[in-house]
Amino acid sequence: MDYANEPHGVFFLIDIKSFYASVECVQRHENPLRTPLVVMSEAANTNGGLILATSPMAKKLFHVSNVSRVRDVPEDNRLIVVPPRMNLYIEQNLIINNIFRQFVTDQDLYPYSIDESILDMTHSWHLFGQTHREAALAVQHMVLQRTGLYTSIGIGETPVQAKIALDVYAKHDPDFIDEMTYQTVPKLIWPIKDLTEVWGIGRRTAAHLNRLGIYSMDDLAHTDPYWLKEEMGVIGTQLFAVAWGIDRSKLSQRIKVREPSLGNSQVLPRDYHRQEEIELVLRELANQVASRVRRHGKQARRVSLSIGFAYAAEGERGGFSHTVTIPQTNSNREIAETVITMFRKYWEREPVRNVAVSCGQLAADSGQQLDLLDGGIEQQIKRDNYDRVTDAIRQRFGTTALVMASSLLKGGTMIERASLVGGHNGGNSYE
DNA sequence: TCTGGGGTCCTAGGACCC
DNA sequence: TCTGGGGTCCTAGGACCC
Repeated sequence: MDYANEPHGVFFLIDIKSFYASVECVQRHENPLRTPLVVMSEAANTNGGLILATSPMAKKLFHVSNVSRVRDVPEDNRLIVVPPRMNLYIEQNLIINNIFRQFVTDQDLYPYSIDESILDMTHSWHLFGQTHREAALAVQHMVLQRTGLYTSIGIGETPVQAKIALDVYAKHDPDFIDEMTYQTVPKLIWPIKDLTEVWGIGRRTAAHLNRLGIYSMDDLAHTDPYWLKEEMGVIGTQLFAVAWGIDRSKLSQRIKVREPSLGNSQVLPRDYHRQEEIELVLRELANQVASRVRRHGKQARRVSLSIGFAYAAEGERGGFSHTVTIPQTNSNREIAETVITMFRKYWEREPVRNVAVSCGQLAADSGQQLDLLDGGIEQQIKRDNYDRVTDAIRQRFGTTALVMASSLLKGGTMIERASLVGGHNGGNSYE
């Protein structure tokens, strides 16, 4: 493989170790690496509790892993169990990214998730040390000094090398740093046997690769890429590139999303059978999504509904999803009615456990599209103002300040979920 | 994993047009 | 008409990520 024409940069992929759990440790003036703590969400539909984050010591002493259930958490008063405070984590994320701005310009900083960022250090690493590792230590040091949080850093000549260095190797390094180059790809990527450890390969894709006789990254790297493309489409080509540490995508282009969307979903606390109950939740979800669309200053042209059924027998349909295009809007009523119409069209009385509503084709809010046939202009303006006022009140005083009367009916989940951020407790004092 | 939630991307196949 | 074939657009569903 000739790497001469491939991009050669210096990328740092940085994640905060056990982010939520570590933040909670620091808040309690405890060291994140030495304190056994888990963050557990107790939303109504998590059947008693879902573990969102586990500190390294909790993993080591009590063998608790992320996304395990409350039944797997041992009764032991050395283990600290706390509810999530999502708003606090978002705040910390902003602080940490501001620290990263001491090391790269804005254009070279790519926040990737709530606890991971990519830094293109190609042009700046030499300002912070003689080696890449020294520069990484400098970043870690500053984050630790200012926030009390520990970071892991994967370094690579491409983002995908940095990502694999982080995911597979950094946690085993005494400094939580690992570096990969094109040269060390055969030593670091090819021995990987559990394909799901590799970014982009999940359970299903790993099984697919196994069916093709590929059981390691070594196998993958030495497969005919054209055959792989025939078997798996462009994913096959991409995976072959990953096996060689190649990543030609420009991060600056990657952040341009082709089709941004806004949506909310939830697993219901039990199976819902009655149409009124299901539709009540759908209206709440639709209003929640519409509100977010307005807050973004957008209007939606497409509305999608996904319904997941209670577990069905093998071979039966597990749910459905449909999308419609409508005249652009961000009104609660129009989006909710669209959702309900779709639901009635496709639902055949199956028990429902999973519901999702999302809005796509978001365009700038150009003001109202008045429809003379729809109840008169005055009434529409009134409705629009009502939506805006309720948004403003909710933003200032919390979502529970105003709740549709229907949410008080059996089946409504909005009140319970009102204080959640990302489905978890936001931790605001007024809620 | 008998159910967390919010996202993006890819693809097969149908609809439609010429 | 018991009618060809290619191109484009759209959508449902699947897969993955954190």
